[in-house]
Amino acid sequence: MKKATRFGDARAVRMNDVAQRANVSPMTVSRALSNPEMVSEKTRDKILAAIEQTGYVPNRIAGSLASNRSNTVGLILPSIKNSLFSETIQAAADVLSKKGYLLLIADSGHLVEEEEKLVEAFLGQRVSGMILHNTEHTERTMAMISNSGIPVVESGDLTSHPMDTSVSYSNFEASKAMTRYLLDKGYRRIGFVSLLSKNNNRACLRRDGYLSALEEVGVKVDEALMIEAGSSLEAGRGALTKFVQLAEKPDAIFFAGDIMAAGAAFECQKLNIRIPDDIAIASFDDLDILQHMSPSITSLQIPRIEIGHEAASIILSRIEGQETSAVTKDLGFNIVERQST
Amino acid sequence: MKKATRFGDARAVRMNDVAQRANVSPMTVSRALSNPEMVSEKTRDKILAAIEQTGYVPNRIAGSLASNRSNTVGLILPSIKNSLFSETIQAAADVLSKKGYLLLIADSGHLVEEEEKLVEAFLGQRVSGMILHNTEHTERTMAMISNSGIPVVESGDLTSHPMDTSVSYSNFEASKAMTRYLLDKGYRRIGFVSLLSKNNNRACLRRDGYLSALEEVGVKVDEALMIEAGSSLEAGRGALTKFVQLAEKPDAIFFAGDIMAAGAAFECQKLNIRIPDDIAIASFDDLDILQHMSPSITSLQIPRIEIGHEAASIILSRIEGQETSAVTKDLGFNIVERQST
DNA sequence: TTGGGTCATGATAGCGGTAACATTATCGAA
DNA sequence: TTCGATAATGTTACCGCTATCATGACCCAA
Repeated sequence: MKKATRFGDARAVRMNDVAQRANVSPMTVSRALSNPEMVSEKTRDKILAAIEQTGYVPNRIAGSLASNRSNTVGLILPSIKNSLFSETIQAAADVLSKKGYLLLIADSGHLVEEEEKLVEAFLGQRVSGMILHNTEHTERTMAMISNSGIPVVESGDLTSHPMDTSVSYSNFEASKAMTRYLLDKGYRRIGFVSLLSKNNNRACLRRDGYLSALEEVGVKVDEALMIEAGSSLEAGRGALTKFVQLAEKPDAIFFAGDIMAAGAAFECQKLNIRIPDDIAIASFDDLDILQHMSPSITSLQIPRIEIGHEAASIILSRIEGQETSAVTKDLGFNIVERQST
Repeated sequence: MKKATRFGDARAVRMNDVAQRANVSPMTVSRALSNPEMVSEKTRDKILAAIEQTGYVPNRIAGSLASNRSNTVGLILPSIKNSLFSETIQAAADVLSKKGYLLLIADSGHLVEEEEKLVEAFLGQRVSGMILHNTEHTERTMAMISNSGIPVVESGDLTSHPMDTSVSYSNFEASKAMTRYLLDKGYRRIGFVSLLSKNNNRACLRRDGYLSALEEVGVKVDEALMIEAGSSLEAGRGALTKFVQLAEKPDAIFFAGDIMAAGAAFECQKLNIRIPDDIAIASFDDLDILQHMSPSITSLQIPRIEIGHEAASIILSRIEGQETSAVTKDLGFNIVERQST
């Protein structure tokens, strides 16, 4: 009994109730809410008063079903936990909420199969659009999306075969540019610390960028200088430790992800290794802390906020039918040179 | 025309289409999906085959409307950008998605009026439950929630007057405990760097905890030792700078939020101030980097993952009607003593 | 044989809105 | 005065599912 009285029996106020109280038809209430200018001022006031009195909250579920439109947009990230994404999420949420859209968010754990399930769940919710922070998908994912006809923005990397629209920067080019920068500075034994490449296409692209730069300049690749590590401070320290134990130490290390560079820098402090004199350090993502450390750390600035902002804006204009052509938008990147190189 | 062919005309496959293809009634399809054990194996196979062939994706909007249940839960944060929350979000999302629920997320920007709008929007979506990372609300917010009858978990602080259920730790007690810890260590001039207290109840509670500890021990409060700062590395450096310029410098500083302590530590390195010999440093949130810095920094460990996990679990069990009584769950906190104090 | 239980499936009537069309009131121009 | 345009509102028929009750098939005990 307690249970029965607690939930679900709060018979919600319906549009009909509001209509009766205001002495109009439900349709007029509907119009007063979605197209106020179609309703006379007098009627509108009556209706608004009735809404106020009853505490009516429109049922968007019913509205969506009837109108075949929803006011939700889905966002799938490889990992929510990764704080790098939080600015992107916020930027997207801000843009969307300004237009009355809500953001559904989910986490694929870097697995395309999981992404497939989530895409299906989102389509089940009839989201008006989706943002996928990932450019690799299962066949079925792509089929479902193309079938649904909703606008989709892919992000995380510039892909040559976007399903629809792509908003990002090029991991390959960014990584290559940073490697080139180090080479141009005169470093020749450049260590490369990759993110775990399993299930992570972006990690591979960054590695390829590194290799490509070396090749262009004619520097021979030394396998001993390439290692993989998880994205944590701990892993960064570990990577540094490995490198300094080599017989032929690197003169620079490029950390291709996250906060590993910071971890390495901390370890250097501990081991009394001077940056950049003994070893130079460069990082991929421009985390806030990199510029505050002593020495500050050279890194690639990625337009994280712009990505969220642009992705959401494009989705919106596609939903509203303004923009119809799929585009690929390169938001670029920046090398921020600091004391560590 | 382009527009017309691009979106919205992809007449979706309906349950009816599947039913016809499988030679059963729509109701049987519905059952095959939600209560498979109620349908004979033979029929089920036919139906699943038909679903596969048609690429049917059930319309949850229609389902929710008909069943008066939704599979979404709403989460409102003061700020998504604040990476401290990302672990909480992920934990909640994980728990929910395991049970087929999707997470709607939004950002109030620390404003209760904005929260009110979001709560209304969520209720419009007929979310099955809500998690509010905040314990202060407008009258109308509380009215709407209590009216809706859905389970709500408040978080961010333990409140004595929860609307429903509350899952958190006590900001006051945590702050007080850390201050006590510093006092017990013998520090007497303890600086306090607060988060911006405007629109931020938690910031005030932390300050009160600090004051309460001082009072208990009989240490006189020095206004000059209390400052407010935004939550950034930059602000932390600024705070430190101010403190060391005082005629009577503090012997310890307690940073009541975020990454300010790290910023201060960086600044100390630069100014050659020794931690903890010249000045001790303690921090509120236990960010990863605090333990990796040299010296490592004493901080309060907050159960962020547990909060997300618990909040979502409670919502789920409330939805499913198992748990009906509102509870207040104190997840506690931990002082992690490190080199900086 | 027959009545009543069980299991699988079907028919019907909404859920609470909105699209599309119908209706009525109002008013100026012919 | 009368008609057609325009503005404001109402009527009807769904949107795509599920709750609920009804039906039919089948089996076994009496």
